[in-house]
Amino acid sequence: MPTDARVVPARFYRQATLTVARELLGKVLVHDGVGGRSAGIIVESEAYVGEDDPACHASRGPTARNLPLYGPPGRAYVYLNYGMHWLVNAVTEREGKPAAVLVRALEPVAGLPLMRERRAALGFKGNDEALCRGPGNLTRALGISAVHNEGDLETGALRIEDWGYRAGPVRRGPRIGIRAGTERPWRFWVAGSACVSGKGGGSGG
DNA sequence: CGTTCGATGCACT
DNA sequence: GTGCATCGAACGT
Repeated sequence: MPTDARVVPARFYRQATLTVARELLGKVLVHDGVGGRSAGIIVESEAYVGEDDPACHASRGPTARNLPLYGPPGRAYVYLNYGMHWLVNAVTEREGKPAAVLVRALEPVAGLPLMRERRAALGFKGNDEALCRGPGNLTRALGISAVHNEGDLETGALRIEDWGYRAGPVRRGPRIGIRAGTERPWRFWVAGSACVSGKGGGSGG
């Protein structure tokens, strides 16, 4: 980790969710777990904003699952999707307003052997660029699960830090994998990054 | 290349 | 009982 690394302060998450989604590109998602540190540069994100957003988990009001979305910004919202994939979000804006940024892909920068080990345990045989490509894959690689739900992203074992990386040109388009709300261009990714999932990855510049 | 489809578990109706 | 902010293997071009 570079000497100028610093944790992203809680006030960062109190901005408009689209701003946070855009500005998270280039920041580093870090997990200090039992096996050691694993971390990756955020290269893809999506915004989910309020009960008016049909794709947001809070679109039908507060429930037991989505309650973290209504909590203070700067915490993690982690949940299980399709029965087998943990997805990690950063809660944004303000307490009482359900909004968050889904982290969809990382460029691995620390703990690569640990990531390879975690992915290989489930049969993964791809290259390092694919270790954290996709929201379910990156949580697997970093060892993120329910224990990190509602964790403080500034002080917890799971944090978001600024290691001084600058994201390259950023592209924007419709969100992936949702049924409703596909018309909103609330997905952001680093143009040309080989670690980005779906359309936009690789040559998708 | 492209598309289809099963795995898998929990929240919600 | 249904549907899901996924993934990757198994097909058909």
